Amino acid sequence: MSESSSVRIERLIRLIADHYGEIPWWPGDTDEVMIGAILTQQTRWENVESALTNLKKKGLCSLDSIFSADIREIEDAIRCTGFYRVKARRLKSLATHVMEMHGGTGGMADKPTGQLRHGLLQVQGIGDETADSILCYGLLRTSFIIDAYTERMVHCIGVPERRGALKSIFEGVLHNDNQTYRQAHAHIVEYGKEFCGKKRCSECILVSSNV
DNA sequence: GACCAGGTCCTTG
DNA sequence: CAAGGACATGGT
Repeated sequence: MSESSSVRIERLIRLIADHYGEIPWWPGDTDEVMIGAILTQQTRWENVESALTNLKKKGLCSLDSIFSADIREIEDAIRCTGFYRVKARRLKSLATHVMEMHGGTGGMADKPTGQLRHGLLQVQGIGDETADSILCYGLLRTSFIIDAYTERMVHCIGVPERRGALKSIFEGVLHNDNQTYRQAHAHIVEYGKEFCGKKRCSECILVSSNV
């Protein structure tokens, strides 16, 4: 990675942090965040919220209840998030992984972040972004999340690196602290929703501020 | 009706 | 490795 990429990303982070200030992002207990991390794949958050409400009504908003639930029940509750059959399967796989490898969510608390991440990536349907979302927002670890908005945004200011390299750059630039990571990702998504659609990238404070 | 949303997996070139 | 399709509902 070139040094100018780091420097420019550092400026980008500061700019949107100043722009948005402190914002709440992804509340919920560990199980709810883990479930939400799968449900939000390629899906608007509002739809995820209604699915989480549906799951709660059925008593299915925990990994151990999902572990033993009928998959049809899960599908019914999460249909509004789209891809509901694959996602129900993914939730089952995650629940099985957590139960069998850690004996439940609580068993993850004392294990190192790298080990947890490696384990999560073995689960069918959990890739880098979902794993990091679970680690950062569910388990309060310092593992930075790179999503589509992050990639578009940095490309927009002329930083060419792909997701894998970007994770290293962001983690090198940010203060290594869970709260910092949570806020930085929150800012990026907020900014991305506002300015970085697939087609448009105008009215962009990044460009106009010469980042 | 077309297009897209806080991805991931599988198959091809 | 990069690129393209599948997975699916709901909102603009």
